[in-house]
Amino acid sequence: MQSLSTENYLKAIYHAAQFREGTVATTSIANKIGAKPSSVTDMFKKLADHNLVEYEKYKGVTLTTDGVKKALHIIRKHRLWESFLVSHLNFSWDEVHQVAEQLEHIQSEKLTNELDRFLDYPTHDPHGDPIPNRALFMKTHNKILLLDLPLNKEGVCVGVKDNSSDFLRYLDRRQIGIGTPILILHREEYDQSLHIQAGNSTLMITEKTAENIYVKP
Amino acid sequence: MQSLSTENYLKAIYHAAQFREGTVATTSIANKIGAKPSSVTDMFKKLADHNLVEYEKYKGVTLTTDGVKKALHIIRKHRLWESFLVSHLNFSWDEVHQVAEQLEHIQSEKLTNELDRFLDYPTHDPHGDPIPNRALFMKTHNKILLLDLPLNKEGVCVGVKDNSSDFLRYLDRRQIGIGTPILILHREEYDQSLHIQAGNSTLMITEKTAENIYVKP
DNA sequence: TATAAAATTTAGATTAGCCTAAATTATGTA
DNA sequence: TACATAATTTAGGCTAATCTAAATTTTATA
Ligand SMILES: [Mn+2]
Ligand SMILES: [Mn+2]
Ligand SMILES: [Mn+2]
Ligand SMILES: [Mn+2]
Repeated sequence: MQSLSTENYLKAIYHAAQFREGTVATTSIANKIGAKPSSVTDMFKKLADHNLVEYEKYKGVTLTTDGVKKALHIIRKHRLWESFLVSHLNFSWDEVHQVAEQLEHIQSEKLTNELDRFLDYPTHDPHGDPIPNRALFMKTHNKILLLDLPLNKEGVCVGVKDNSSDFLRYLDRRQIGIGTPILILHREEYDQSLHIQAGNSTLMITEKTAENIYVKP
Repeated sequence: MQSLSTENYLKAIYHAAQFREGTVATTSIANKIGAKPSSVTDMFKKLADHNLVEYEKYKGVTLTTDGVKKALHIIRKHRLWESFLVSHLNFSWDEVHQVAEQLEHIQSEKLTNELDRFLDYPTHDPHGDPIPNRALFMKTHNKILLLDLPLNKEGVCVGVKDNSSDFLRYLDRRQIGIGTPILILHREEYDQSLHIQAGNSTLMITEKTAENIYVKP
């Protein structure tokens, strides 16, 4: 039991569970997957039959230990492939996701582990997200939102919350990327905009942008 | 219209068409794909609807220009991936096929072409089969079966007819691979076995083996 | 807390890709 | 050339994954 669809559901449930405590709701998965809630209900039952989630009618699901393992395994593959595409195939960070969505379903332990070795066991993908290692363990940065960075305290960009191409390309234009040092120079009370120093240039960003960038203080 | 199943049929039809002139028969595809003839008939109709094959009831199919293009594109991806697995991920030539069967279905022009560049535009895969270039053109070696190599005329192994793991591993044990120089020292009339020199060692092979190795004189 | 709104599930249908069994067509051989 | 055999197609079904519409349950709020 590990169809493409099943794997996508497990991953979606895993990611949804990161956002909030408790169970994952039918509609939240329906939105992520792009399916109708009734289809999600069907799949929840199927996953429960295979002991990948615990499901209680009208109450949503939580991943079982097995479910988490499978999800992390897909995420491992997804992020390793994203890393490969950027480091060796000239992809930019806003192009990799769509292809990794396909590559993450390739089934071959040897392929996954050799790719990991070939990339020299990367710990983070091009978006700053942690890559589970072979034992499915990942260490996360203790990152905060740029919005919450104290004034005049330097941080380094270590990730993004919004992974959309639009946002990533916007950051490219502003010359902000993983590793860029950022300092908040001034907070504008009137419209919550921020004057920041990013790398060598100073620029203004909106609150919305600031709450989609992760920094390590 | 380019499901995984469709792509596998196109590839199977393409390969079957190499073997003999004329149309490709229902049962030959059924055997290759591992499906029942009735399922193949269904798919033939579907492919014909999409102008990928010409189909006449009870007469089999031939690929259209579009069908050939799609088939060659899958084959290009298959062989590029096989090359990558061997050259960078420590796969041996008997391990790559199964994984390439999955990877060949990944849809991304950029991925395919960047992989091609990364591998420095290889012309042949690990089994000696030609890799279609970006324009889907491939140049084939003018190879012959080892069986047909004249006595005491040196040839170089450039491919295999049988791609099974068993045969490939057998060749590994005999230290015969792509590039190995081979010379026929003696043909045994009694049982058609051959004494050959392969690389530095002399050894005996059966007729069956000799008709599954391609050499360039 | 009653009730309206939102969320979720159920019922019933559809599609792709496969199957078995039966019918049909083509082929090889006496 | 007749007819047995092989190849192929048709008919009817199945499953996974989806959908819409209707029913049910939960939740939010007046
Ligand atoms: Mn991604
Ligand atoms: Mn990522
Ligand atoms: Mn292959
Ligand atoms: Mn090959």
